[in-house]
Amino acid sequence: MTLDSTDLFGAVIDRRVVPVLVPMPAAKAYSYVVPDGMAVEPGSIVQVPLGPRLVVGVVWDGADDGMVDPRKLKQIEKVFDCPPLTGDMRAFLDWVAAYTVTPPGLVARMALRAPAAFDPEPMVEALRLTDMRPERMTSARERVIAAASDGFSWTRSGLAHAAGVSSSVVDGLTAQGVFETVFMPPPPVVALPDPDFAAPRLEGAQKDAAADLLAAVEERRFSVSLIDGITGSGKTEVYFEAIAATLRAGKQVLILLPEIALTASFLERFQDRFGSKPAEWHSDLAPRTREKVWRQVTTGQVRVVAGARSALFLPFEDLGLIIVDEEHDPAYKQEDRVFYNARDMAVVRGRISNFPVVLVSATPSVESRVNGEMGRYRPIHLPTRFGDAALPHLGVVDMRRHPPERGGFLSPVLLDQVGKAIGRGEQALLFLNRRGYAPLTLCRVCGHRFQCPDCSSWLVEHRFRGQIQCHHCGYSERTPEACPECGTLDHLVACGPGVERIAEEVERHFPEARTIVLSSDLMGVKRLRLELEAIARGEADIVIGTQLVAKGHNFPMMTLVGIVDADLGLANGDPRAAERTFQLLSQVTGRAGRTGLKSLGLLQTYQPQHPVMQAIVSGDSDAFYEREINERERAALPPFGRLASIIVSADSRNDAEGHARGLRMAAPRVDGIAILGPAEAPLALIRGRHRFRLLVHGRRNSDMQAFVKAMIAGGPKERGSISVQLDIDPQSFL
DNA sequence: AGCACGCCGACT
DNA sequence: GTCGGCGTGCTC
Repeated sequence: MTLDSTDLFGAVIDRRVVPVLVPMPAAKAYSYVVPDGMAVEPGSIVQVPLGPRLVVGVVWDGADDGMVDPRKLKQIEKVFDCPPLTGDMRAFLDWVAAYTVTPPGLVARMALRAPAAFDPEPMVEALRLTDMRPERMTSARERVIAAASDGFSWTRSGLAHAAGVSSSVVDGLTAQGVFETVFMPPPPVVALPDPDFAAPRLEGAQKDAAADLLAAVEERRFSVSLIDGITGSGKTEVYFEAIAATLRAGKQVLILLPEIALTASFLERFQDRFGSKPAEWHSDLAPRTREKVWRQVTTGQVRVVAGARSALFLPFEDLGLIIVDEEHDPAYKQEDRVFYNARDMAVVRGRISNFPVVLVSATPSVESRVNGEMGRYRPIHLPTRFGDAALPHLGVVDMRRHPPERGGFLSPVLLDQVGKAIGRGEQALLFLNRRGYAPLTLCRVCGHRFQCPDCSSWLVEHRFRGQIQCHHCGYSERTPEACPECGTLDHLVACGPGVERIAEEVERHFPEARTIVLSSDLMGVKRLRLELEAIARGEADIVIGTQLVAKGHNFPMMTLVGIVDADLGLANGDPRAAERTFQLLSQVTGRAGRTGLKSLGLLQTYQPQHPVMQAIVSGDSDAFYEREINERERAALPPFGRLASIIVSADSRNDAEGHARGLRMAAPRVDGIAILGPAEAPLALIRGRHRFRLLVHGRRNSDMQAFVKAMIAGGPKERGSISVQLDIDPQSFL
């Protein structure tokens, strides 16, 4: 808008005022004055003064509402030389903000997560051969000149490397005028992918699925396809064809992967098909690389990004396809600051920009499955494995009939199969989704249980490190020798298994075997990649791992997978517990049987009749899904209702339950409230108090939105120790 | 979200 | 007497 104002000489001048989203939890955009001679438009990325500092903001849509005292208005400091956020991108950010009940500035900030990328990358210094030649020629100098004779410009170190000399040789030649310094645009972070580099010949079901998918993708408008295919059925090859088609049409592609830091093998497969790697985007990127990728995505130099959920907020120049691989994976949910599920927001982004979205999973989420059945998503089935990849034979071990020996956790049945597998020179994987040695430690004399002083959950013993740790808030201390309650020495007893304890049991039974424990707390991402490669080369016999062994790495010699405790995670109150267990166990057992060798998966369970076990063992999941869908529909859970979670911070569980009852009274249209233990509260929210999570579900969007907004507005003050944070699970928004 | 201001405990 | 904990409040 234009404001009338008066200058020093009493003349009326125009001040142009625009809304600017600043990275702050304000309900709406702030107003800033555009200085004379500055050109801004909606989407422009700008630097503005905010309180005592300068921040990055985005000029937003609409006119300024003139509600702020004109004397308070400050000027935009500068406009970055960078493509403005497109109208689609702004509409997307607005939508996410409204849907997740998050201040728009915080959502916009996710699109600007690249410290210094907003100005163009500086040109790089390069050397180009001139007509001058050195007075004295040496063989090193000849090699340098020969290498540089291709007519192109070279970087100093690149040229030295290419000629096999040290850079001082190049410097000497430069000093004599043989090279002149020129500036060239910075090199791309990745080479351009070639859609025709190694197009595979697809057969049978894969060919049909690819044709089906291409029909949807080549319409070049919004649709959601759900590729549902068992492990090893060739889902990746199929969606690579959709990527190729999109690249040929000149559009950019985004591939979302859960935990991309662990998926080196995916990048290689992509390179084999397209001749170059996609640009990566995840939290472990080096800041310089991050800036380059951000910049080159906005300018369109990067054509394909493979990224974690945050990549969804990259401001692509011209995005034309999103693939969400392993769409059921809980890692797509962000549970701090802005609460969102990247899978669902990907669908929204496709709808807003009118391009196709492809969801992929061997074990689709119940939501996606229902959306497929209702015709909102287009189901594409890949029912069979191809090549020599036989399915593993899967079975349960009924732990009531085959109990482990005293103090152990592995049944004789499983131990026998481990012995046989390593006896044949093959590998065995034992999966237990529990880090550390034991989940609970107590004193045999007085019954004292080690509990976290900050958040009330049990402290987990980590024997390799000699520590007891809280897995929820990060608290840790050295494992004491004496009971802190009664002072008795050496009477602490570990209850229940963790991977470290399983490793101990394995080593007792197979002292000769090479055993390795893979657990996220024992190694960083880099170290883990190396270990995974070593295992794939056959440098271990028995691998004992937590959840991270489930993610996209293939071990050709792995012919036995043992699930140490298939029941773990079934009884924690989460309405998605069974679904999650089914998905996780399918993924882990899918690690076996990718070779031509006969392979076996065994699930140790006390509930062999449980629908999850039945679905896994039979390989027929339809009955399981049907049951879950009916249950969800009855309880008004997604996708039939809406699910929000509220973190209640209270001094005791009793208080939390009291608050829950209070909330229920306050929200008559909410269908159900479940209280989950401290383990269910997201890590980021725990700050030294007892925290519980309430899962609240209701049938109608508007009811839940109203409820959640009221909770935020009512906030901690009026409700004593309740603090509200939410996590809204999307349902249908199509 | 940052960052400043402001009011009570252990230290040079 | 100051340094520093984090509770409260503000940013166009």
